[in-house]
Amino acid sequence: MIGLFKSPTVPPMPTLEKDSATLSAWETSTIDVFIRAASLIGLPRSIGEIYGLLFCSSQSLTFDELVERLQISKGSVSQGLKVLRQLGAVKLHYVPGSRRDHYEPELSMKRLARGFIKDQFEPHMVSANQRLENIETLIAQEPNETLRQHAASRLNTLHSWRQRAQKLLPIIMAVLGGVNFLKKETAEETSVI
Amino acid sequence: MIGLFKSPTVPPMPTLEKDSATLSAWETSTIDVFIRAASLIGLPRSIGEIYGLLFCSSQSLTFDELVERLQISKGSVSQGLKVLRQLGAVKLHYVPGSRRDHYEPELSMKRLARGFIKDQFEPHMVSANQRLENIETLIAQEPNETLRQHAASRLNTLHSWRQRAQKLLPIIMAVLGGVNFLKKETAEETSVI
DNA sequence: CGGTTTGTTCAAAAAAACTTGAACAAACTG
DNA sequence: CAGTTTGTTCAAGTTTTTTTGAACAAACCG
Repeated sequence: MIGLFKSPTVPPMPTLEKDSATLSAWETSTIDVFIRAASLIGLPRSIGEIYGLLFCSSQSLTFDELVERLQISKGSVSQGLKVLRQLGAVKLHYVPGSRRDHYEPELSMKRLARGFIKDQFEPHMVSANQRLENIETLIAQEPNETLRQHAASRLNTLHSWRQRAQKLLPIIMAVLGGVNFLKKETAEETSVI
Repeated sequence: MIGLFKSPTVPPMPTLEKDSATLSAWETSTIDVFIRAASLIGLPRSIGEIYGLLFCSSQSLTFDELVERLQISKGSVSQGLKVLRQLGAVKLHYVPGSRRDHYEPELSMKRLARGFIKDQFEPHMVSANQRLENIETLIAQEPNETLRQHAASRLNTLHSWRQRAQKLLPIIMAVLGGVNFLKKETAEETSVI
């Protein structure tokens, strides 16, 4: 939770210096939107900036261009792109004449969401399951009948919560994919929206 | 994103000291689950601990009991309870003989989710809308026809994303409420699951 | 009232997360 | 090859978030 105990964070705009290719007004504001979105889902500012600039750009951008236009370190760009690749939020775009990597943003909300869920939620779901099983064995060892019953009841609640969270994921994917979610899926896998 | 650039965080168990009423094994493990869940949704560890202990307990607990059993500072408990109240994740439970506040956990997943969404997501949704409108005016000022068109197209994508995210919320609530989501709602508002 | 109990606030300390930049590796190039 | 270009890694520095605890406020109590 960002700024839970402080005044509203999301700090000043990317310091648009006068040198190098600077960002236009709409780009700056759009990147700001992505900085906030990133922080909302727990990703660092730099990742929001990188994805944001790619999102604004009409061409794919190289590593250097990201460093220069955003004025952030190579280290941050390298790390940021690594995470974005892992999430499937950016794609490498091969450019014949060039030895550099060219990046472009994934623009399908469904695929963005799928990447995020796969990478950030599903692992937790799996390990949560193991943890609940472990709790079950601990509860079994409780000698006091009444306490054990209460604990078992709570564990049931946890199981039910996990189960629902699980059920939610495919539904979310369906809605984000623009599927009516009762009707048959249309040819939308390639759609950009 | 917790520990995105570091080794897996979620630090050692609440230091269960030998003094005061200590936590049982299943309580410790259950609290650990909540610590992780909290961190997953961006809440500090202490909040996970507090809610977790309340969740485990069969009676409502007082401020002092939380401080003592969790071995964390009064400040943390005070702040944590404040946030949990705001989220609707804990309720005050009036106890006749006692001057102290007694807390019990909200156990309905639906209400927990509703509180979280209302408090953490909806404000962002609203401000995002304003930001997009602002971007629209910035784009209108772009003199170059081609650039303006491209920018407008991106803005459209953003609008469509926001719209879908919006649509998602009621669906999530429906699923979490245990509603079939096509059939009529049953008397589940008071259910604990 | 003066003392006690109960809980909040907030500045400072501690911990965690993020960024930087210099050293490094890998792959090309002439 | 020796030199360049391109990008990664990681320890150290910076910033942000979280926790602590002492001072404070409010309500009660005798």
